[in-house]
Amino acid sequence: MKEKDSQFSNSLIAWYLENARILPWRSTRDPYLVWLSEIILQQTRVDQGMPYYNRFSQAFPTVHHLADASEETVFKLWQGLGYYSRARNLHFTAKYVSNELDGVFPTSYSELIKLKGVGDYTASAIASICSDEAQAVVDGNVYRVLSRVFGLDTPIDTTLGKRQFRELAQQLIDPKQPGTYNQAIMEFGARYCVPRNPTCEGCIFQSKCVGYKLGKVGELPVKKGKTKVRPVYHNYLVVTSEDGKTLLEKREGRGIWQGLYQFPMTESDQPIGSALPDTVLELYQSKYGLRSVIRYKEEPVIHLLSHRKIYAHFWILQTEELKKEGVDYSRIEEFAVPVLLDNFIREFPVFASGK
DNA sequence: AAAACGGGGAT
DNA sequence: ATCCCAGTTTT
Repeated sequence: MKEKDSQFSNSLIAWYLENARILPWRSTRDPYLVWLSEIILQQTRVDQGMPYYNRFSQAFPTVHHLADASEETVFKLWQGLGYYSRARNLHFTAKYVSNELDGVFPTSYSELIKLKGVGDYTASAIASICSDEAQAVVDGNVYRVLSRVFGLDTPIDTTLGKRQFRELAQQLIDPKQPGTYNQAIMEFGARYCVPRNPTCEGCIFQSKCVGYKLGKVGELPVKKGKTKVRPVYHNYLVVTSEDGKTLLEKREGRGIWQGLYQFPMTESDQPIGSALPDTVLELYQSKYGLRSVIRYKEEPVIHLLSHRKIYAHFWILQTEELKKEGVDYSRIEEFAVPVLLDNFIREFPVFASGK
């Protein structure tokens, strides 16, 4: 297998031409739209990303439309998709291409890799699809297919593993149709060579697949690390007022949900107990005139992230008036918020009836 | 090299 | 409960 294995790519492409889904970003070679789809699909399933792609491509048909939008608008459209740094980098890069590159979106790997939010995978995908550049993509699907078919068991979350898989993929790519090859291997991984219980009976690679031959399909690809989930306790101060307003603040600094809005809150690795600290109560009393404080529910809302287990309590602080500092109940939905808060906002009667 | 970064679907 | 997803950036 040192020279070339065009049989692998030929089989893959033949399978793809018969089994490819019709997806909106597959009917264009506009690098802007392909880039948009690739950013949305990073660590995101096609079914989950599809509605977002449709919304974004309709709201921003060109890179100029996206560049001219406010960051608030971009974040609001991105709400619910997660990994919000993607939205910030998306907007940054749109402005860069619009202003510095005269709106001409790059299509070469070497230019694409310089863009914020574009790494090896995304640069390879766009370059291969939009300008037939033979750069092999390596995503989760590619790791799975190659590790099984070729029996490559180097852990994929190591520097060595990444290099070996990238080299193997690069040696397998069809230089005549790199975009089709790249999409074919990803589609095959997503639809056929799935993570758990793949139907190896009838697979086009069954006779060749080393993983199948060794009965190790279920153990491939090999991963080394395991992300540990840390508990964290959130206490949100949901201020209501007699003039129908609440308080929202923007999450600054680095960390989860950077750039999104939230109710004022405390965050700790320990629960705070059954009452808010006196200092907090005194602050709101002196600033807004505190009428009453109640905890919304006894049991915390548990919100799971890939690396956090959030225990959230909501405290309702009734005040006299918030005036200009406050946000009208009816306008809360204009702000991009984490799903945890969106769920609360939609079920909290005071806000729900405000619409 | 390892950790941070979301949310949802599948088993 | 566990794993994983058309990964990238920061530490």
